[in-house]
Amino acid sequence: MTATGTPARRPAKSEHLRRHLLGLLSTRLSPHDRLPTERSLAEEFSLSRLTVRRVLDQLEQEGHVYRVQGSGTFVSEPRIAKSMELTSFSEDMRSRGRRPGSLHVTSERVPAGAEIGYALRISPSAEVLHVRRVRTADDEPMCLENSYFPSELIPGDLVLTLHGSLYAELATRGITLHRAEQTIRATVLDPADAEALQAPPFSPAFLVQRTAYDARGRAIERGESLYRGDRYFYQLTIYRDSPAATS
Amino acid sequence: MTATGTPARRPAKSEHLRRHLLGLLSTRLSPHDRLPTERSLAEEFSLSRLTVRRVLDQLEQEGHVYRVQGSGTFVSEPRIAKSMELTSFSEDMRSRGRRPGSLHVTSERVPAGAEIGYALRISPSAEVLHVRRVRTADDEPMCLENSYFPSELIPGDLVLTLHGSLYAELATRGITLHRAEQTIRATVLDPADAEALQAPPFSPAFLVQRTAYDARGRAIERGESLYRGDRYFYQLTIYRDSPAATS
DNA sequence: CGGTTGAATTGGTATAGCCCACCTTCTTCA
DNA sequence: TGAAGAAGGTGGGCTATACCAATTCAACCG
Repeated sequence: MTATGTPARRPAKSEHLRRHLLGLLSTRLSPHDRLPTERSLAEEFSLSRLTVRRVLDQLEQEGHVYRVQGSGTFVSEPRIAKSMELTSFSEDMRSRGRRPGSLHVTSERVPAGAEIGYALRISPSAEVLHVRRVRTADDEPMCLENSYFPSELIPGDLVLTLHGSLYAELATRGITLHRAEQTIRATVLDPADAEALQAPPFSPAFLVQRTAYDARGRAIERGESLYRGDRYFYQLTIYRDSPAATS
Repeated sequence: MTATGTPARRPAKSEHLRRHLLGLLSTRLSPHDRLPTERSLAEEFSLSRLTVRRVLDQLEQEGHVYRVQGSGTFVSEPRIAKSMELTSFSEDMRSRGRRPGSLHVTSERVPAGAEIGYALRISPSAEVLHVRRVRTADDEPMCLENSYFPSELIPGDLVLTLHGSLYAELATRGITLHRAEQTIRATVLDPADAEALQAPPFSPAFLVQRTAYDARGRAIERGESLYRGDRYFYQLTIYRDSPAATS
């Protein structure tokens, strides 16, 4: 369901039902309220029950509803803290009510080298675009970021727009990130990084190493971000694997 | 699909196909290999195409395969680092090849108080089970953990087994965790905590605050863990929300 | 009044078949 | 030789029907 690849899609009759239910969920219904039965929804919307079930399958997978056999379909408790998911720094900050920005932006095209090449699964001699930025929230330095992209993904004339979201730039080129692997370490700032972040030396910090992939598993970005521990904290929501997935 | 609530389930004819495909994925097939078409699988396994599609839907959702309309179904690139998902400390350590354990276990039943009561959505005067442990990996102190559970979830005669996994204990009572919200902060160890962890004072550390919920959204656990930053790092895989989920 | 039974209701699995949108490949024609 | 077009195969969406399994609840009986 809900293929993640192609951008534009079919009209899909079931979309009416989906929007109707999402409307109910956000306004009229409360957690643990019972939704109409599958059979009644099918009749009301002139759909087959199987189509109704596909819509409910997706809502269940997204965590909006849960189902109890023999009893009914119910509204889930809302997710309280939004997972940071694959949000970029920009989206992350905006969702916290802060204004994202960048300082000291530099970008250059360099050979990948061993580590970056390995992470991006390209030759160490292949060219990558290296972007270095100090990310700010409400003009306060928050994070020191080094990102590497396979060079051909980003044409050369666009490296000047890097004060905004690189992920948004990628999205306009049809590149959608699907998955990211992150390693997060607790550390303290060495004097050089402390100065770049205008923070006290040896104060707490996060070191986040990330590799991001598209839906086909191609590595798109390798990056390293150093966050000020006194200003930033990580918030995330973790979901269990579906039980069958372990077999 | 694949409801996450109940433990035992139906025999399900489609399970044969699922196991067959998972077998192919783990042995004979490589990333980006093409799977048999839906129609041929339906014939081979004497299933309807819709049933085949349900199985493939799930495999796609789990990230094992991806589909291209008009072309076929293909094997995804493998997930390299396993997300730590909802694994407990014990599972987390074992997956890293280390032997989990506990030191200085204490447990007592106390009133929840304002903060814990709020997090667990129960009355501040309701009784909770407070478990305090120093978690170890290969007998080295790794993490200082304080967990709180609604008292009625864990009968009194079992608090002595707390050297192992509390989540495993909960699972035997039919309580399955479905979702956890975590806040991770970078900090340094104060002298008292440093001594409990046998670590140098003011060395880097993670402070992880967690609330865990079951499939119905009931709060099951509130906990606070202080990890040694010199020995522990966070590894996680993040997946994008399905595109439709944002509407 | 309390426990048991059983029918009605609800979600879970499955079948067979239809048309559409998209991709690939082969054929045809300039 | 190369480009345009046609044909066939693939996944995507939908219908109509049937039976299974778990839950619920009212009727019944002790």
